[in-house]
Amino acid sequence: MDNAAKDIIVYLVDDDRGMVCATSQWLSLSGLKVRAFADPSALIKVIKPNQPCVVVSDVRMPGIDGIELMKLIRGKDKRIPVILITGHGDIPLAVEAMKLGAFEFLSKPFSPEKLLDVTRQAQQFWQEVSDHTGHQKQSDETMKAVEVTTDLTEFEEDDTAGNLTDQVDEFEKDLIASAMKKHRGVIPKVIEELDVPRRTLNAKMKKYGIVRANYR
Amino acid sequence: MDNAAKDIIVYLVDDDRGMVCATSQWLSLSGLKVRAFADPSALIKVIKPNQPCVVVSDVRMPGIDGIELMKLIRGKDKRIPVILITGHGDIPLAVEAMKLGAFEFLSKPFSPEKLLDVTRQAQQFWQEVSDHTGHQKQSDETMKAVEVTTDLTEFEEDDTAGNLTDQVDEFEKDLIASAMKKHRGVIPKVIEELDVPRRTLNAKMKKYGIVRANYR
DNA sequence: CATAAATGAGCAAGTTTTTGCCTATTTGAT
DNA sequence: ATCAAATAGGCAAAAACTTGCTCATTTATG
Repeated sequence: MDNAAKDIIVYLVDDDRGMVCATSQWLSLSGLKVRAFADPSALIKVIKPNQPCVVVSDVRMPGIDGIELMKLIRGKDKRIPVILITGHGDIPLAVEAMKLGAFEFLSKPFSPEKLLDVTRQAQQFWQEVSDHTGHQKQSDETMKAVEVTTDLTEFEEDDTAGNLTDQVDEFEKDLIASAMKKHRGVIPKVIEELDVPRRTLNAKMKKYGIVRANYR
Repeated sequence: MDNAAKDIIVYLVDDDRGMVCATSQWLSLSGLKVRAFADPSALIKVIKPNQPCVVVSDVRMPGIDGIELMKLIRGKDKRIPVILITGHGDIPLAVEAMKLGAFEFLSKPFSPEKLLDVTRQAQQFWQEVSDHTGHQKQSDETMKAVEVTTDLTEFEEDDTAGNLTDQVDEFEKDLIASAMKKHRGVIPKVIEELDVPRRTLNAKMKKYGIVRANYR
């Protein structure tokens, strides 16, 4: 909204090229300053205290998971809003993230508008912080102030989950995709984790259009 | 732990008889004072401000959903810890609940030990509150104080989800069970919501051991 | 360059699942 | 009591899924 808020840089983290590209483009085209990272550790090196920014990150990445990343970021500056994105329904993870003070926790698929909206709220957050005063150690309290902004109605609406089979398939797809991502597309590892015959995994990947190449 | 904490009553809410019985028994046997409700609205009438208690509730119930219930409870006394239990992977719901300040959000299946542990933490919470002082309007801040108590490691551990098929089946089962609960076991409604042929639903229910009688 | 590991698929027999058509009970409401 | 709606299953043909064998390429690795 304010010029100032819009200038707050958005750090995007996701080892999935496709995701990063699509997302960063969308946000950029919407006028936000975006900087993408495929490697979480790279981001950590860049972040500095007292330097307003917003982090948008996937929760599942080869090295660190979103929770770890969040802890590291909070180590730099507790006020940095972290928006996490998840592919599969890992409730405990979501709950944990919220406890640690994640700004928002989106599950795929979500509309780009939603992400943009949330990201802007996160930027806006810094505005309010600086309004109150420079920078005290108002850790979680400050975060709280903004969260209310998200309106609940949205959730009710797109609850139009759909057909049983579709939901189940979607779940299975995510499960596989998640394992693929976790193991950087190394099939044997995925097979081990999911405990499924190779031929079957092959079939399912084909069925769901999961291409190994995107996870290497 | 302390005698005082142990005496704080635990209100259990779940329209599922089986669930209520099992849970309340477990907690009772562990020495906690438990009072079960099948109807959320009944609980609301019982709760009074400045009267320490802990609420353990399912998120999906015919009339109200867990979120609504939580809002009502917070309307009575913001300090009451609310522990929500969910059957299926509704992340947005979990996130929303945490934002509203849920004390914990457990997803089935969870070990009874886990629930007991969390419930005790919730009771303990009141101890700390009263230590600090009577009752200011320390809304979420106070909650924050305790959450850290939950150790993260647990989540990593029992992440031993298992076999792909099992996970998927578990998901499908929850999906159906959830719909059954939502519609109080009225098959046509479930069929409509899940958009699945009756005969197929029949088959799946049999497969997963879902019995209509338990949802009426 | 040579060898082992990793991939992707075609085949096809063996299983499961899906579902429409029917019939027999139950339940609820009038 | 009576009629419609709701339930439960049996059957069985059709469709979908699973998965071990094999083979042809690609990729690492030393």
